[in-house]
Amino acid sequence: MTQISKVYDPKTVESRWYDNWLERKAFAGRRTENKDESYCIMIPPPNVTGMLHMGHILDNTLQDIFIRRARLEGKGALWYPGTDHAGIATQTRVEQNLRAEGKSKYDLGREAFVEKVWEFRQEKGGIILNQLKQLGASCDWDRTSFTLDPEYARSVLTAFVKLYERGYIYRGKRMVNWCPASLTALSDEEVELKPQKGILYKMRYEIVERPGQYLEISTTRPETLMGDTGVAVHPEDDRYKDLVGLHCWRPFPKAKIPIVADDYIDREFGTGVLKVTPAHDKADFEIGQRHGLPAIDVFNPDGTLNANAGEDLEGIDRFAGRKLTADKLREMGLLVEEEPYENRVGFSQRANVPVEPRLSEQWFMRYPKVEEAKTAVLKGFIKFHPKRWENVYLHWLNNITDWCISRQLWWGHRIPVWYKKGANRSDEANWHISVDGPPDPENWEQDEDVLDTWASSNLWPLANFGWPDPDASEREDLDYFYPTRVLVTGFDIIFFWVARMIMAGLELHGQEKEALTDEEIQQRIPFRNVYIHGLIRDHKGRKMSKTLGNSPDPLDLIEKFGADGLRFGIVNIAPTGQDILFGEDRVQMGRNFCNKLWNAARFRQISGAMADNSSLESICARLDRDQFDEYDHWIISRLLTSIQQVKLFFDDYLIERLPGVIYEFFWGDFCDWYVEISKSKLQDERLRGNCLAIQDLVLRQVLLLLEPICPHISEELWKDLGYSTAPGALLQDTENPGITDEDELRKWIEIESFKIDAEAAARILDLQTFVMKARSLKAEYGMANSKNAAFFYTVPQSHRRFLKSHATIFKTLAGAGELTYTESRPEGSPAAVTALGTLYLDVASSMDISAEKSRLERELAKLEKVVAIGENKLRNEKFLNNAPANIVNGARKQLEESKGKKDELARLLAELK
RNA sequence: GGGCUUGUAGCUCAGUUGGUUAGAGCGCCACGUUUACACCGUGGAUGUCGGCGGUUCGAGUCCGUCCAGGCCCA
Repeated sequence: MTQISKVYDPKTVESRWYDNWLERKAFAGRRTENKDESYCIMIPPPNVTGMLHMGHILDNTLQDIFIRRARLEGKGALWYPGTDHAGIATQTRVEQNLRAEGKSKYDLGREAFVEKVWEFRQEKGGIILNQLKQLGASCDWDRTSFTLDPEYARSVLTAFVKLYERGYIYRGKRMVNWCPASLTALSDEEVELKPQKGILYKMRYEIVERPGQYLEISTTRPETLMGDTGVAVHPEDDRYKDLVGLHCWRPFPKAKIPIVADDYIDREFGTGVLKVTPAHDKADFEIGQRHGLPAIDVFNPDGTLNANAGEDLEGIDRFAGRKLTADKLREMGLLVEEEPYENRVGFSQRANVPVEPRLSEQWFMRYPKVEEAKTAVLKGFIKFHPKRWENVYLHWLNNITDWCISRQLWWGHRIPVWYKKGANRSDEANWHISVDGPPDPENWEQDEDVLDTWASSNLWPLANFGWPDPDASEREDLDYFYPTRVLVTGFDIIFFWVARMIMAGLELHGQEKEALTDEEIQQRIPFRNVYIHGLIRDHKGRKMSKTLGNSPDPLDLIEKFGADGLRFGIVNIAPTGQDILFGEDRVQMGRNFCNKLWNAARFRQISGAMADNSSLESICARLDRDQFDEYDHWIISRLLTSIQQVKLFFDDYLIERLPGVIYEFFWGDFCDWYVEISKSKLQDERLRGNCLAIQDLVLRQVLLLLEPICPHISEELWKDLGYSTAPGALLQDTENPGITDEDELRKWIEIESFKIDAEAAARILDLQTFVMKARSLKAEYGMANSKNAAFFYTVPQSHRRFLKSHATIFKTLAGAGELTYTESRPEGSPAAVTALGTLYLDVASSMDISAEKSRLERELAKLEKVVAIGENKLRNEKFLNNAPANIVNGARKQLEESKGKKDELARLLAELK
């Protein structure tokens, strides 16, 4: 046991304990006998080259809270860490570095470039995991995994092959979202629609068969007109009915294109005529398919116009091309009108440039087990917290479209498909698809593309446990820990990851099966709970971003306030699934709380010799139940309530409520009242032992409740106050924590006929009010800090003994020298009316009568209102007949009390007149 | 357009199934170094609970509607 220092210094405490935990492998996943006790969390793998930001702090603090609580509860806890290779993000960063050297990836070639990325990963990879250690994250680091580890990669390729063989993966020429900056296809989920201000151009195309007659067409994208292969109108549009089947002239490159009729056309939009550019718009592509219109691609992959656009436009960027084509139309007299127009344009989420719909041959996945994925949530096998996110999940599944899984990148899992050299790649007959490749590789060439990152991270819970062929020890872990208990993540990746993991688990865990029973669904799902938290914004509600510079570096915050303070602060403001407005004052509050805890522990040490604290049993054995007074009953009763509240909040996944409960109990009840009361109790040899035992008990339980949130300081004080069960044992080794249920603790306290008196709380509240009124009187009369103010009281016989027996404590709490019973008001004394009776302050005849009058009048006015409300209520027969008895009785009691106080105030006022 | 969500003190937010005089932290004002803690203590001020209507004996809480924000999906 060491002396607790005067100042709480998070830095030394935190670094010391983290190393200690690591040395003892305190975070190693462990299995218990009973699978029901398994509690596994898979970390949402951060980008391998990423840096810790506030979002990670929140996400990982929450996970750490769950897993540490599970450890304390004796569950089979495992928090599985790792990182994601993050295809586009990582590759882009390395390309940027190369560009700084004046090189491109093509200069290096694929192999050398990938080598370079690995080097980069070697250098930067894992920084983020080390940063998590500073937060105190209790991951089982020995298991740290990476999505491009050879074994993991094998799982990914195996999944591809299996899904292909089962008919879920196919190759097709389709419209995809093309990112001209990253030069790759994207999935629909990676495209973000943003409102954009642009121009709606109205132009006219001459009708071939009717020279001099024109069709007016509205478009926001004139730069694609060179790829127009038709013009479409609604079949029932009387304006154009007679034109269907004719042709019009595409202005340049000049060509005859047919006028077709299609239901898709919106007659109300613009002129009701659509130029059809099958190569550059999803809807146009479908119209083109229906009418046999060719697709002419006028763009290069990087978004510049190509030769199909015509010599004068070739090589020009698409946005410059827009202006130039409009100019050309204007010169030709074909541009009718330009008006400002706002529409929604798809942007590449990663590169933040408008995506280009583009026809290309890609690998797609038809999602497996969609129905089962819905069932899993609808039947409650997987629960979202808060529940409302289930709607978002289900809505997405109900509108699901096939997933483009190939990416034109080099960094990632290369698609395990080989094509016969020189043969037609679109013909399945020329494919070889396997994990290990063809036996005669010289005759084949492998697909150049890699898989979408999410098509590998969706296997995270499976691949990390060795799927599809776990070795013996992995097998045991898979059997025990899968399905994992809870997934903690932000709502922004419900589609990207959560839903896809669920479907992957349902399809791939276990034998291939067409439809699944409920029981099979429950075995195959990757997790049973999804805890969704909000995104962190700055105090003005703006997204945190590098450009705004409003994103604090979490490591600076840890440096300044300590990891525990940061954790406490951030959890405290993490309302369920709402956005979180972050300000530094939140962290300050957490730090302050830690300091308060530190000093309360220090006070305990100073107050008296430490006795045997090594178990709940030994502390409770020191309770002197005969000496229990109201305060003791009250504080233990409050402790039991708080333990129960914490338990319920864990059960309901209301993690953000935990700091509040602990704060309120520990600071508001224990420090502000019980510790203050102790100051007088400790003087009394008879009460001293019991009082210290109660302090020891409360501190112990508070440390246990708090440890998941603030592990470092809890561990430190646990040791300093001697709670370790054996020399050097950690807090988490406690065999009898007494926090999982109030009864678990109660049974150690309530022995034989002794019971904790919950009613004591009400009497303590009255006494607290009495004390506060006394302090208030002192403050009003400028005696706030006098330690020996003299008080008199007039109370009914029924309360006289109660007050008398608490006089000593009253003096301590209120800073009073005397508390004397009196039959009538001492001359010139200001008064306060309480539920227990009337209190007078002796101000040595210096009472300011008019101030006193107005003070009492204010009080009186308040009470008159209360009394009026109460009287009306109790006069109302409907209330008396309909309201439950306890409410009616409560109202009666309150009215009686208020009336008494009111009368007393009136009397006091009359005396002043 | 569909869906979700928010509106309570200057700020950020609690407020359980409707039931005593609506709370906390921060900030503000006053006082203060007393057996831990100034990262502290004591006291104080501040609210048409977004508006309107309804249900009810009773509404911050339930319902309708309107206003103002935010998010997701078309």
